[in-house]
Amino acid sequence: MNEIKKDNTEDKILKAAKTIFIRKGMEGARMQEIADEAGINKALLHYYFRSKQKLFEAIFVNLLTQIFPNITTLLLSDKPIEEKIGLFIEKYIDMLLQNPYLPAFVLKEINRDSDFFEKTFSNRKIDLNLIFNMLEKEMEAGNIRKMNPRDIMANLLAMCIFPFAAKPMLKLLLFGENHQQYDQFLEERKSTIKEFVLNSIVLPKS
Amino acid sequence: MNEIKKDNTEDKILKAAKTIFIRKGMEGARMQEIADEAGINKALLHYYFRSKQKLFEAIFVNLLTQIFPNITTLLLSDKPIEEKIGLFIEKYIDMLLQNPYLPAFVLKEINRDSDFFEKTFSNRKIDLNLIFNMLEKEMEAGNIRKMNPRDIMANLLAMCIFPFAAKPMLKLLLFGENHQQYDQFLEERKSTIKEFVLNSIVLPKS
DNA sequence: AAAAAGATTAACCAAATGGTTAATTCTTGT
DNA sequence: ACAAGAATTAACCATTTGGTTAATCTTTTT
Repeated sequence: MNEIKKDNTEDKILKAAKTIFIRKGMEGARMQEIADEAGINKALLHYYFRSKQKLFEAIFVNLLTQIFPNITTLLLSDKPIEEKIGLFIEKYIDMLLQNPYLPAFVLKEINRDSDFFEKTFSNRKIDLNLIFNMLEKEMEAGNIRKMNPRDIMANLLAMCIFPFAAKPMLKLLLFGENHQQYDQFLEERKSTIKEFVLNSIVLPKS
Repeated sequence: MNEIKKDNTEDKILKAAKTIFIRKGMEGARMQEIADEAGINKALLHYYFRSKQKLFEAIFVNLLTQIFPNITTLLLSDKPIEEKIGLFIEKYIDMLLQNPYLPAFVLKEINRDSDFFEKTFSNRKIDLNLIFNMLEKEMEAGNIRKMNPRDIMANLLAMCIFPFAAKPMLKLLLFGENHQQYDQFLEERKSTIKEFVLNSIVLPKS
């Protein structure tokens, strides 16, 4: 992706590990496969990262810290709430369209070793309280319906992420044998989710 | 669960395999562990089911055919649409509360070997077209907002299933260190999802 | 009761896999 | 040029694991 660097081995390993781990998961990935993908000897993996677990953690932590914070900030801008939510959905779905394997990978791994996940990310901020406060202020102002802001957040994430994480199943359920339509369906959800949410929570201007 | 049977070995195996497979997944489960859980010798597993794959398929197919059809039928009853959707959500969440590991397990496995999943369940009906027709009729009648019925279905499933599948993450995001509140949150979603959906799609009676 | 068939087990096997080691090649500071 | 340190590799190792086998125990059939 980036220039300047020549052929930094550590980066080659990280890139290869990211590819393989996301495709196969921690348990499904083979060290040999990662070495092959990076074009190096397997022993080098252990030379740079002590163990498979250490290598995996490097990938996983990097991936998660990269995903979360970027998109949530936009919910704290000073745009009107409808626009903020609309933009959030668009950006989030765009990110998922570019990383379609991420949801299944993350769900698999947080459930495989939830202790590690919690230990690693309990400190690492990702504090949604500011967002919850913002939503509650909008409720006080009568701009959106009063409800638990956690439900708004859960529903937003669910509707955005689930169709990617459950793709093989939803594809079959919604379109039967006609698979190809599913990608278009995902693309269109940028607007359909927006409509669905705003219709539910936005109150008419009095 | 059932009486009458004495100590049918095949059932003991199936029950043990179900427990272990759901907890650890196909890749994470060990044949020895299943044998231990069933209180039998490992070779017996291969005596009754030829291979790990065969045993897994028996569990997986049984699990999925059991889950789906029951709950969808109620969407085709002749109750008013609000009530049908409300009941669907309640029943579905109740089922998930009783099988909290199911979503993560199913998502993991359909993504691990989506070909097998598609091959096995493409015939096996689970045809939602009747439900889509029903929803479209309600739209024609002006009872609910016009939209792609597939989005309704996707959103319903997403909002119900995702909080179970992503529990370790959502728990942290929504409640920080105060974990224990999450189960109550899940319970309450029976009513909050209902509100959220109905507010979005039900049109006021003219 | 004897034989045949079925169920169960302990011991074993081959392949896969994460990890190590000792030797070799490459880079760099002097 | 050369020694020291870093990078890289081929070969190896120990463990895990799905699966097999041959023998033993149990049940059914005749």
